[in-house]
Amino acid sequence: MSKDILSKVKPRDSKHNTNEWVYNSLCQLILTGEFVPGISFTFRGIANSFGVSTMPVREAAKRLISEGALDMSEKRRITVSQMSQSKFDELMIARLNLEPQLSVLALKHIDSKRLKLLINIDKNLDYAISTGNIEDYIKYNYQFHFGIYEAGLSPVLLPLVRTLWLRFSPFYRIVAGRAGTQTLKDFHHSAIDAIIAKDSVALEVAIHSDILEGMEMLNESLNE
Amino acid sequence: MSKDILSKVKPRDSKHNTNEWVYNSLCQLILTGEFVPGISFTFRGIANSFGVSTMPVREAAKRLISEGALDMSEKRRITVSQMSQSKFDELMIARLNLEPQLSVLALKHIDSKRLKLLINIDKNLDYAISTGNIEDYIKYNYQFHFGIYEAGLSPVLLPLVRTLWLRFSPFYRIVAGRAGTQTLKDFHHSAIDAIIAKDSVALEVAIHSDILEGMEMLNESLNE
DNA sequence: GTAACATATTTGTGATCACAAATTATAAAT
DNA sequence: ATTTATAATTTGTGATCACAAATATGTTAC
Repeated sequence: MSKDILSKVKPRDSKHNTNEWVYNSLCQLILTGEFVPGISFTFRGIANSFGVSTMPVREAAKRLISEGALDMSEKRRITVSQMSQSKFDELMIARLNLEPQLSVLALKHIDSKRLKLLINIDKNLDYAISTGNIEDYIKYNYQFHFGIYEAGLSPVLLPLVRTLWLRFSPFYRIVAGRAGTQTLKDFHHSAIDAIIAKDSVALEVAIHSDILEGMEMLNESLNE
Repeated sequence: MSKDILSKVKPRDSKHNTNEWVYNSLCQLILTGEFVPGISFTFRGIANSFGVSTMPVREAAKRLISEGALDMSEKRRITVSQMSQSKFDELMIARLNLEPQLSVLALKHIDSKRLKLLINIDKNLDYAISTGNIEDYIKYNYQFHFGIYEAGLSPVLLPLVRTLWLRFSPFYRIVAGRAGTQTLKDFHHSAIDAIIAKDSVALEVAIHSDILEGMEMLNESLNE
């Protein structure tokens, strides 16, 4: 792992201790597709990149391993977990069953300020889609979904759903070469409409459809 | 934490390294209700009880903290996470949406040997219910559900559901003083019938009903 | 050139250490 | 007896060390 990882990561915050900083940084790198499946790391290598000892890296990486985002199966090497069809199918099941419910729980906590934020994110998302910028698409898609989900501060479902995203996000990179992102925006718009109307059923449907579409796109790319 | 924890835990296996042994042991203690909400530990205390250094305890406990089973909120003390109504409601949502699906995925992998095992577990469960033995009820109820779930080796849903059980299991102890366990056995029987008939819809309904009933019992106890 | 063997390096694991921050125990004062 | 100030202890965190196992590197033999 190269030294310039630090430039792709939020600077160290005094609010978080070292292992939290490393954990959040690794999450960010995974969620933005910076960690491509296949490349492998070592504790010492990551530690050198962050300029810390192996100790906080061990805690952060071990946590991500237990969350299924990283793997240490291959002897003494840490890698982004490989995807399989059964993993993918189960991720789909979990997302379809949890995220619509989570968005309904969050709906009542979405105030006008957050709504404005979501509309703005969606605008950026539309632009990323129209220009085919997959990196921005990944980033704003994440921000849009969790902009909704985080409104409710759900103590159980929110962390659960976060681990699901850690598992499939690295594979968005595979979609980069394809031009199938044009049809995705409708569901975000109908989600916003549902939030404005405070219509929980419509929001549930919109999130459900969005997941279905996005995951189907991923599935096609995985099987090519 | 007292030294006699070792007697309540599986002896160390050469297949697992130290931190896995500690993690599995802590899981067992949590799932069997040995760790009651409220009591608090320290890394060094647990390490002394297990006769190991703080290192593997840190890894095991930190993992359980990230899984929501343990808490370190109160300054420098590790405790079994407190339950709240919103946590409970979300656990219910997650269980009802994941476990029936997980059992359907597992159904096709349940062979006659496993079916016999489930029937035997259910017999022990019936006896525990009739004698009001809450400890055995907790143990065999876990074995019954995961006896089904584990058949499919689901790489995503199974670990996810395990973390849900880690979160609510400690609170079964609160039910100990009540006599409301008599009505639970029917759903296990209908689950077994569904497995024999290879009827996935019936299995889904049985698991759903069982969760609903068990969690409702827990919810009443939490609110008394 | 290639396979077989020996050597050197790197790896994760578990233990230990240093240390600041927090907790608890002790003593003093009213 | 209760509060307040001070000292002693304990805590999690991050760094470092020892070590066996695994990997990589070099060397020899055919």
